[in-house]
Amino acid sequence: MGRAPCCDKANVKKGPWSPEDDEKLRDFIEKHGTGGNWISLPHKAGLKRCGKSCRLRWLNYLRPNLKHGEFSEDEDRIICTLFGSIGSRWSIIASQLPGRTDNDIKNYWNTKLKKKMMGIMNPSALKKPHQVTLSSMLQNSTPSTSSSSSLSLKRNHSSNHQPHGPFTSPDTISYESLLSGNSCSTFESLYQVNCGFMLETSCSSSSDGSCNNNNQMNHVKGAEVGDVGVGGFGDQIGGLSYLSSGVEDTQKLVSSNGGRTSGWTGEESRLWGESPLEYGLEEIKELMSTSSCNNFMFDDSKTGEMVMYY
DNA sequence: AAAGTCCGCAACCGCGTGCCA
DNA sequence: TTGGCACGCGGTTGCGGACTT
Repeated sequence: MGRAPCCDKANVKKGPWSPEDDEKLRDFIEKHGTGGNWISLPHKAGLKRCGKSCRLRWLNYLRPNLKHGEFSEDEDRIICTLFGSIGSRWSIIASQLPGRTDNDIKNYWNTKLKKKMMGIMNPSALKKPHQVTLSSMLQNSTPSTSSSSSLSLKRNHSSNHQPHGPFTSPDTISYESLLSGNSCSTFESLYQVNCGFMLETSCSSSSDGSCNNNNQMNHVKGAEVGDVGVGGFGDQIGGLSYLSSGVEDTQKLVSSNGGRTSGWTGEESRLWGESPLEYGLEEIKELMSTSSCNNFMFDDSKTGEMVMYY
């Protein structure tokens, strides 16, 4: 037994929206709002459309301040980073990209970004789950080039969360980072604390368009195992106050300080904007714990090896 | 120039969840 | 407490334009 239809399918128009339909919907919402009820809206607005269709059309196309056109490199990077940590939670990713809708980002990922990422990664590495031990990464490391990225691992001996696995010397390896492209600008990406280490990714552009990545596992004061930070303190991700929900949604304001347990510095407040993330630390931690596509470091208690999953 | 194929995007579908009576 | 309803989300589909042969 299926679910009851949300509208009378026989009497609703389907398919592409005409300019007249758009005009009716826009006019109605500008004058009356959604009234908190999308199901009854089309009738009130004189539209022969399903309420869900109206909602989608408004959110994805008609509402003000939507961005159309090319995604910037910074947007690419944010999408890749968040996708790598929380997976296809498009609405969450969209909440970090002003003017972009979840549908936009989903389409963009499926049509372009995914291919771009596949081109960066070794195709054989796409099998899931895929693990790379630090030892193998060290063994397979190649000399740095202008476009390769590096992962450096720094022990923090004061941490209570020491990794079990041995790091061979030197503690710096080269690899084609999931997060690296041949184009990026200054960026600090999502990081996660494991075993007293925090993986921080940053990259900076060279004049020739190459990307220099600096991935560092640093212990962060006050951070605990599993703590997660989104974004960073680079100005590309400053002002994370954008909320992508419908115009009349109750827009959540929850506190987040980038995964740290300490307070904001003045600089961070400036860069992140006064309005906090839509999703709080605990929510993102929960999301990551349930995500099937984390790409972060864990210590394997069986082998005592630090393992990167992606 | 025509036919076939590919690709991107808008829209649809159905499920999960939260709210309310 | 429970059942119904509406919303939001993510996966999927289908159309139309671009590209290739």
